[in-house]
Order: sequence, then C-alpha cells, then structure tokens
Amino acid sequence: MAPRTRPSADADDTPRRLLRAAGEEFARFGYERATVRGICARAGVNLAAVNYHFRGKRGLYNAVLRDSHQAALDRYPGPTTPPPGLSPEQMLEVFVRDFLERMLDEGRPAWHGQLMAREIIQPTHALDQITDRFIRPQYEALRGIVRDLLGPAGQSEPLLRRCCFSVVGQCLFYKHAQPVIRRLHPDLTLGPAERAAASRHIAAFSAAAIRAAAPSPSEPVLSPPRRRGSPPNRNGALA
Amino acid sequence: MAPRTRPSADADDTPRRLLRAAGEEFARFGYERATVRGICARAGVNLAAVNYHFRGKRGLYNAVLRDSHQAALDRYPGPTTPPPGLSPEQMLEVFVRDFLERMLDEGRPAWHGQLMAREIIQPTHALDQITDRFIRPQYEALRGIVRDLLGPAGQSEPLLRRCCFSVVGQCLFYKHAQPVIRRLHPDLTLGPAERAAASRHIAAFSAAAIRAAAPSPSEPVLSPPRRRGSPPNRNGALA
DNA sequence: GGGGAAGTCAAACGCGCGTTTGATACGCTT
DNA sequence: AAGCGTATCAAACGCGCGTTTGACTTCCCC
Repeated sequence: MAPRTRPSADADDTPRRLLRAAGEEFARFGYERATVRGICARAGVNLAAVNYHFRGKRGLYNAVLRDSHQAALDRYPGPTTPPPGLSPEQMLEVFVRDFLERMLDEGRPAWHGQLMAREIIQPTHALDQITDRFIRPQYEALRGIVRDLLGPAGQSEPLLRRCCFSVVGQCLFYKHAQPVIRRLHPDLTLGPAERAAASRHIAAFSAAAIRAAAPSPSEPVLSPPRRRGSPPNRNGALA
Repeated sequence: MAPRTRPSADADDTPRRLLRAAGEEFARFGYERATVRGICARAGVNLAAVNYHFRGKRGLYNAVLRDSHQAALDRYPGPTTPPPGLSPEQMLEVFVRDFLERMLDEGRPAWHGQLMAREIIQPTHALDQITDRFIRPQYEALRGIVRDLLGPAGQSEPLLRRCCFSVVGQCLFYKHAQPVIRRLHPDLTLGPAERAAASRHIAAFSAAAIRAAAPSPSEPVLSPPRRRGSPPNRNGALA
C-alpha cells in the first residue's frame, strides 16, 4: 500500500501532496490556466497520479475546494457567528476585515479565499456548489449587519441588496484590480498595513453611507421599527 | 487589390469584418479564450486572414483595442470633459452612470467597456498601453470629482485614493460578479432600469460616504497637522 | 497580354493540454 | 511461494490551439 518505504499513516502521501500543490497552483493561476503537469511537478509526483487518485483535473479541484473550505472555516470562524455585544459598525468592520484578509492572504496554505474570489469572476463547474455552501451564508451574514445599520430602511430589499453589493464590491476591488492598482500607484505596497487601513476605510466608508441611506437621524433609528417580523438573520445563514 | 467583385471603397472588406467579429469574441470570451478559428468563422473569412492582415492574434487584439477606443471616445465624451456648472455630486453621478453603462452595455458594437473591464482583472500584453491611454485619464477625472467632494480632506492622498477605489470597486462589481449575482438573486434582471438604479445608488452611496469622510463643515479637521512637509499631491498624479 | 503584387483558400505543422495505457514494483493474505 | 489489489511510472494518445505553407485567383499597370 505505502509506496516507497513508508509504513502506513503518513501525512506526506501522494494525494496530500497533490492537494497542497494543486491548491497553490489553482489559487495562483485559476482553474483553467493551472496545468495538471505543473501541479504534478510541484508535488513531485507522476503525471498519472491526478487521474488515479482524483479521477482527473475536475475531481482534484473539487477535492481542493472541499479541503480548503474546511480549513478556512477552522481558521476564520468569521462573522457568521459573531461575538455578541458588538455594534453594527463593529460587526461590519469585522466582516470586512476577515473578508479582505481571506482574499489577500497569501503565503500560508490559505487558498480558499483566493479560490472563492476567482470563482466569483471566472466561474467553473463548482460555482453552484460554492454559492450554496460558502457565498450565500457569508452574504446572509452581511445582509444581517447591513439591515441593522439601515434601520427601518432595511426592509427595502433593493436598498439592502445594493448596499451589500457596495460593500462586497469595494472588497473585491483590492483583490482583482491589483494589476491596475500597481500601475496607477507604483509606490503602493498593499502589505498588511495597507490592507488593514483599506479594510478600516471600507468599513467606515460603507457605514457612513448606509447610515446616510437610513431615514431621518432625528428619531430613534434602530430599535423600534424592526421589532416586528423576523429576527434579522433568519434564513440561509446556517441552512 | 479588392478580392471578389468589389471595386474599391468598401466597408465590408476582410479586415473590417475581422475587427468586428474579433471585438465581439474578445468582449464575450476574453483574449485567451477567444479563438482565432471562432473569430474567422464569425467573420466568414479564411483562417489565415488573421495572420495575413494583423500578423496574428495579438495584432488583431491590438487593432480591436485601437479601433474600439476611438469609437468609445466618440460615443461617450464622458466626464473627462464635464459640462461646467455641475455640483460635485452631479459630476459623480455622471461619472458612475457612464462608467457602468460602458461596461454593461451589450448589443451594439460597444465592446470597449467590456474589454477594459476584462483587462483590469485579466491583464494581457496590452494593459500598460491601456492604462496610459484610457484608465489613467478616467482615474484622474474621478480623482478630481472626489477631491472636490472631500473638500480640505481631499489633500490626503491615501484617503483620496481609497475613496476612488471604493467608487470604482462598486461599479466593477456589477460587471464581474454577475454569475454570483444571478445565483444569489435569480429574479434580478440587471436590465437598463436596474442598471440606472444601481448607478444612482452607487453615486448617492459614495457621495454620502465621501461627504462623511470630509471634516465637519464647521471646523477644518485635517489641515493643520500636515501643514509642513511637501505638498500632498506632488508625485505620480501627472508624472 | 503578360508580369507581379495583393488577397484568398484548404491543408498541414508544432505545441501544450488532459487523459489513457500497459508495464512494473510493492505488501498483504492464504 | 503464489496470488492479488494497490500504487507508481514512462510513454503515448487525441484534441484544440495559433500559426505557416504553397497553390490558386484576381486585378492593376506597363
């Protein structure tokens, strides 16, 4: 069973090395441009191993998604389970910070955010599954936060939707527009400090805009109007 | 010279048909996934015509960019030459509306916006040229608008930059995240009405946020601490 | 009216890709 | 020791891609 001279329980077997190498290549190049040959070369395994262990490139990609999804849930418990007692502004900042960090975090085996970011703009066969298992829960969490910020206006579905799009759009920009950003601002580094500043900016920018979109400030804005109806984060988030 | 039975000045010669077909294919599939065979089939010309008239796929793409760039300038004079007498809020709305319309406008031979949107997230060999000729002018126009909205705070280069990123990020989202949007909101159409509403939302959302980021109208908040040192916007903007 | 440039065309070339094949080696069971 | 399932490997297959080739047609000009 064990190929070379490894007894049995070994974390360095061929499927694991393939998963790791494939995660790096898929995150760096995307599903289409990543090559099975490149992955196998990086993993130091034979070319046919992908088809033997994962039934082809698609199967390997699906396995990487499953694997990294679980790892990401462990690493970022995230705003789907927010610590209580935070103001909506604080929850928005936590959401934005985690979202941005996930996508821009290179280095460690944290490809999940990069794979998600890629799927959004270059869908593969796995997008439906990814939407159900990852994107929609995150989206519902954000909707809950924004709904709280909007107050009574949060009952307006188009407004709520567009505000969420605005938040997510700002975050995705820092991930996907990097080639242009580098050309427009050659001195900009986009290191951890800049990322933190960017996430604070997005959270403050969005919170101010959402608060402004809410009705008049003269009246108790948050609590009373949405006392009725369903709790803010009912459907989808944990479904 | 003229191939079949066409005397001379004919708008339907092979290079023109190739340009048109290539624009559609490049806009729809991107540079990499668009195929020379597909373009030639759509244009109804022989496969070798691309290499004969444009010296290959790259040359054809460059020609499409040049051609559509000129056409786009004709169609959208745009906010680089804004009509005077508009408030900064109105100028921002014009900018956002044109930007969004350019990118989402399908149908007519208006591939330029789609090609630009693609280049931002999937750069090709032409991105440097495109940045200089198209993106940077647009970016500077937006910077001017946002600087006006920010007031004294507009002297802060990082704040100005991030506000511009926020505006552009919101716009790009509607273009690039369409697969996910359709899955999250299957009933959403994204037709002309929704696009118009989205552009109004982005403009209002951003204007409110930028105004909020500006110091209070009663007191100048930002100016004193950074009075010393070099002028804030010296390098890069026009260099 | 004959020479040559310009243009078109079917066919093929070379390459990289995902995948498959068949041989080979290993370890466990009986 | 024989048998068998598991795993690895080098080699090749089949396909689509961008590009090239060489022959053929058409038109202008001297």
